Parts: sequence; structure tokens; C-alpha cells
Amino acid sequence: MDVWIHEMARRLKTTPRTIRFYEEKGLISPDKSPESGYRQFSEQDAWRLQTILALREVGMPVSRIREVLNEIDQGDREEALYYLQLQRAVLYGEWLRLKRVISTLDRMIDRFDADQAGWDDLWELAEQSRRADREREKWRDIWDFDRIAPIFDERVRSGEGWWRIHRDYDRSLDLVVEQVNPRSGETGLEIGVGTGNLAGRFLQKGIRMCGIDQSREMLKICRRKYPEMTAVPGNFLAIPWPDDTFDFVVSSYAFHLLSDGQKAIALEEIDRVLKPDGRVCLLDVMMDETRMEDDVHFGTDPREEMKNRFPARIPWLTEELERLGYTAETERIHEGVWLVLAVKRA
Amino acid sequence: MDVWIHEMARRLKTTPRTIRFYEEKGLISPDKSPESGYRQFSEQDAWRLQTILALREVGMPVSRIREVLNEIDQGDREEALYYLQLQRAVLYGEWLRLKRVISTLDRMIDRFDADQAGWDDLWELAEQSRRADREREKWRDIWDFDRIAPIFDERVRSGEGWWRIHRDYDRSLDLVVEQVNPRSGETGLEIGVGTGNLAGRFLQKGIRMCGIDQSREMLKICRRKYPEMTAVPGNFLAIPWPDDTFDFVVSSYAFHLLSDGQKAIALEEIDRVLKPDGRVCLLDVMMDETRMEDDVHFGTDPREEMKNRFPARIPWLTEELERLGYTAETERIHEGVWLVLAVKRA
DNA sequence: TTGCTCCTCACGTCACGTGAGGTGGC
DNA sequence: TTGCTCCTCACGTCACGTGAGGTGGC
Repeated sequence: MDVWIHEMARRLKTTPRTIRFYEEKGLISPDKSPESGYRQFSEQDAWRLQTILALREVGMPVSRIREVLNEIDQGDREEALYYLQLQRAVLYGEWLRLKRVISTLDRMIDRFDADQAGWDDLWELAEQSRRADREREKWRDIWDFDRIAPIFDERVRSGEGWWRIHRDYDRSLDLVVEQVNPRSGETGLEIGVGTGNLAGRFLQKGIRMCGIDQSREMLKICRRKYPEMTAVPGNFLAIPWPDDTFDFVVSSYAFHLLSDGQKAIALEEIDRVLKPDGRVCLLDVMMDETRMEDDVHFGTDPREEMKNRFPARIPWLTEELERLGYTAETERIHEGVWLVLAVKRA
Repeated sequence: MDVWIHEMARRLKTTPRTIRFYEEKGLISPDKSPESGYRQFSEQDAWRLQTILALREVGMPVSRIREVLNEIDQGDREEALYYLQLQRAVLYGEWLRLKRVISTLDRMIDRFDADQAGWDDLWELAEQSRRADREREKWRDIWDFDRIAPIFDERVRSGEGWWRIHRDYDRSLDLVVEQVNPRSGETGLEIGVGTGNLAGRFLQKGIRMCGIDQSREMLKICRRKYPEMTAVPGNFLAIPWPDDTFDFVVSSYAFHLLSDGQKAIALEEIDRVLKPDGRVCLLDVMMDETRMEDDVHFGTDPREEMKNRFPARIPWLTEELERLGYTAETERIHEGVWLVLAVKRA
């Protein structure tokens, strides 16, 4: 029944060294023959190795595979699935980055080939590309949404402190649905889907919805509330879907978590996944010109809540959307909170 | 004028360690102050570092950057451009691989999510993916086309030894053009473009053509003969263009260089870059059923020329094309040489 | 004398590949 | 005794990041 290491490696089309490496890292611990010290692989070991190799094939690092194996050992199928989806988000991010690198290289080649450009021009192109990558890398979950997740739905309707921006929460979300005006057969995406309150409204109208969020706990709650929605890890800066996938993209109370440099990148990402006649609708705290409205005080107010929150300036936002080929309309919901609807021009 | 290393790093938005690393690898050699031993960077050094960083940004390895810098120092612009295009081919290959890995992961998630599949199924999917990758990796230029390049156009018409397969060379190429029947405004791709004899015929009819070849010397000659053609490094297994790019794809006397496993992958790649109503036309040595024709003897004949050459079996080829959604027609040109025309069904 | 900038080793990263040198059973 | 399979170190890969420990000029 049991086999030596070379036979095991042959069956799995890998090498003995690789198998020993996984043992070294604590992913497997095969029995060893007491007299010879040879490793003896059981069916159970073979199964574990198959799983490890399958996950390695899709680029999962060994340290994370260890976590996945722990979840499997404890029989937690949902957690294991989450790890697969997380890996998908990672791969998609890399894939998009490679695409950008290729387009940078294409521009280098064009300039170099066509107008006898010097190498200085290439440097300039590379610098642009690096700047954008740095913006992306700065993205972190510094707001601890995993902690907020279980109390979110209650707090959002309480209206205390920072939560004041969610005044008229349910009516505002209804307004987003009204503005987007989805037709049956369309598919929408919500970025920063949270506990699914906005996306859920579209689902009720029979619209297919996908949602992304960087918080694992938010996603858990969202899936429990709306099992028919595709809710997966992801963020504004690397949307894990191909070009031209969605009829509309919505987001509520999330855009202000991005820095200004990140906002520009996010709009390009949204534009990428939107179909030619697509619509974007953003509901969030924003700034009219540079003035803050008195009872929200964001930006100039040193309250703890405003740390790492950057309301978009409306004129900048509409200008960016125009530049990307959209026609934008803005509407003030209440103090400090705006709704922006933009339609892609054909 | 000259600056210390930290100032240099700040200007280029990199780190002192990185600059020292490039010096260690021999890419730069800044002057050092005789008394303090500090590095002093001149404008010339800054320019070199900019170039290095630009090439690193597009993923070029340091050892290859050294070669590029040598070409630049010798003023060879054409060679430097070649390296950029080679890097493009590398990146495109990685990009396509990532896409495949993502689709493997998608299938894993689907199965896992939907029908309570076990991890054994995931292993199966991973194995398929690994097998295909191994086929791709096996591709090497073992025929030394760089050496053949300068004498190719002469030899191909000589008809000696292996070159016999090129009997009626010019008339056969004309036939390919006739069969493809290109309309003005279309864009075509030739895989294994060589010295450009086939693609050149399309160019003469005012058709835009792109060509790929893995031989640097072949590409040089091809560009000299047809400067208006886009001739870049690449091969059957990773065509460096996006999906749905070409109206037709042609290839002559090249398909037999692929193993059977590679041929299947190549057909999928061709299908990927072809537009919905696209055409494929292959002119090459092939086998009718399993029988070899007497005066070519490929396969059963132990002549040196047959090593690493694998004529496609016509029934297999047409079946594969049918499977991919094509309608295929075959025509015997002369002993052992066939022409296959396949049209994508809408 | 303190603080600053520079210097040169040298180890760590990640997932193994590739020997070197040695042992146990046929 | 020879050949085979297994074993355990341990160094190499690639492009740097990150200290440790030390020096020279203000």
C-alpha cells in the first residue's frame, strides 16, 4: 500500500525534493520506517500532496496552503472556498498589472521605432507606470472593516458620530436604484458591497449582481443575507472581471476610502469592466468645490474618524468622468453627501 | 555636478542598495572619490541608471539589460529594438499563462462551489493545466534557423535533400494567397515568417501583414526585404497579440516543427487571435492517414533531416479544426506536401 | 564629541534544483 | 563487493531589503 518517495513523486509528476520541501514546511508528515528511516507514503499522504500541488499550480504560496489544509482538516468548506477566491483576486491583480506593463512596453517600442526617440523618453514612460503601481500598492484595509462587519447594519441606522453620513440611509439607497434604473437581463457590480444593502435592492428587482469587498467578515454576512449574489474578495483598484462585463457599477460610502491618486485609477478600472453603454453611480461623502459643509466638517475637522478618509471633490470627479468619455450628473442628498450618475457616451 | 548615491537614488525614485547592486553586476561603474571612497554619479551615470530602471520596469532581467547597454554603447539601435520586442514576447507569454491559470482556478471554484466536488477533482484540473504548460516549455529552437537564414532563399529553390519538400515553392505560395483570397482592409498574420516570402505576397496585394519567427537572423532578413511588415519575435504557442486580432493566419513549412501536443495548443492559439469569420491556411509536409509517401520518407526514414520534425496527420488535423468550430478543406500539392484551408464557422 | 552620510560584508526572501557525502538492503 | 535507493546537509537561483559594524568630514 505505502510507497517510497520516488514512486510517490512519479505518480504525482513531481520531484522527491519538492515532496521533502513540503514536509520541511510542515504541510505533510509521512511515517518513516523505523529501521531504514525511509519515508512511507499512505493514501492519505497522497491525497494531501495532490491538494498541495493543485493549489501550487494556481500560484498559492506554501504558507497559505498550510492555512487552507488546516481549514480542510477542520472540515470548513466555506473557508477553503474563500481562500480560492482570494487567490483568484491575487491572480487577477497580477494579470492586470502584466497587461499594463505590456502596454507600457508597447508605447516604448512605438516611440523608439517611430521618431528616433531617446532612452530618456522610455524612462518617462516607465516612471508613469511605476507611479501608478505605487498608488495601487498603498491600498490597505486600515479601517478594520472585519471588526465593524457584525455591527454595521445596526450602526448605519444609528446616526452617531461619523455614522451621521448615513442619514436617510435606506431612502438614499433607493435613490441609487432609481437613478441607475436597471432593465431586466442586465448585470451589475457593487464595489465595497459590505453587508449587501444596496446590491440586495437590485437583486429584489430580479437583476443579477456581483459584489466585491476587501473584508472577509463583510463578505460572510453578505453571502448569508444574499446567497444568490456572487460576492468575492476584491477592491476598486483591481476588479476581478474581464473588460466589458457589466451594464452598471454602483458603490456607496466607499469611494472616500481611496486617496486621490487611487480614485483616478479606480475610475479607469470601472471604465474597463463597464460595457460601452454602461452607467456608474456613486453615493458618498463628497466636497462641493473645496468648501466643507459645516455639520460634517470632513477634511478640516481633526476628528479621528476623518483619518484616512478623502471625500472626492465634485468638480474634479465630473472632470475625470468627462475625460473618460462619460456624461455626469450630480445631486446633493444631504449635508456632505452626494450622488453622482455617469453614463458612458457611445 | 556630480552627486552622492542617496541624492541619485532620490532623483530616480529608487534605493541606494539597488544602485549598488547594478554596479556589483557590472552595469555601471561610477567614479569613486579617492579620499572618501564615496561614489560620484555623473550625468552619464544618471542616464545609464534611467535606462536600466526603465528596462527593469518592463521586467527585463539584469543580465539581458547588460547586453542591451552594450548594443547601445556600440550605437546599434536595431539590436536594442529587437531586445525590446523579445521582452514583449516574453511578457505576452506570461500574460497568456496567467490567463490560463485564472481559468483553471475558475473551474476549480465552480466545481467546488456547485456540486460538492472533492479536492481530487481540483487535482485533475491542475494536472491538465500542468501538462499543457510542460508542452509549451519543451519548445526550443533546435533547428538552428539563425544559421540557415542567410542561405534560406537560395536553398529553398535548390531542391536538395530535405529541401525537396519545397518543390514548386513559388507556385505553392501563390496558391496559399489564392486560397486565403484576402480582401482589402484585412490584416493577416504569418507564423514562422522566415525570410518573408509568403507574407510578402500578401503585402504586394496591399494587405497589412504581421509576422512572427523565433529566429533573430530570419527576422533581420525579413525586415530588410519588407520594412512595411511588422515582424517580431514569437512562436506558435504564444502569439503576442490580443484575441480577435487577425482576419487570417497563414504558415508555410513550419507546423511540422511542433510535436503533436504542441500542435493542439498552437491551433487553440491561432483560434484565439482570429476574428470570428477568420481563416487559417497551412502549407506543409503532412501525412495522409498514417502512410508516408514513398519519395519523401519522413518518419520512417532515419535521415538526419527528419529528427525533430513531425508532419501532421491530415485526419487528426481536420478533426481538431472541426472541434474548434472550423470547416476544413485539404488539397495535396505534391508528394508529402499538403495545403489545409479552414474557415471559422459563425 | 555627536550626528550624518557613506562604505562593505552578509544574511534573508521563495520554492525548490542540484550536487556532495553517506547509509541500508538486495 | 557492486549498484540501487534512500537519507541529510548545504549552496545556488533572482533582485534586491535589511541590518551589523565601521569610517570620514562637518
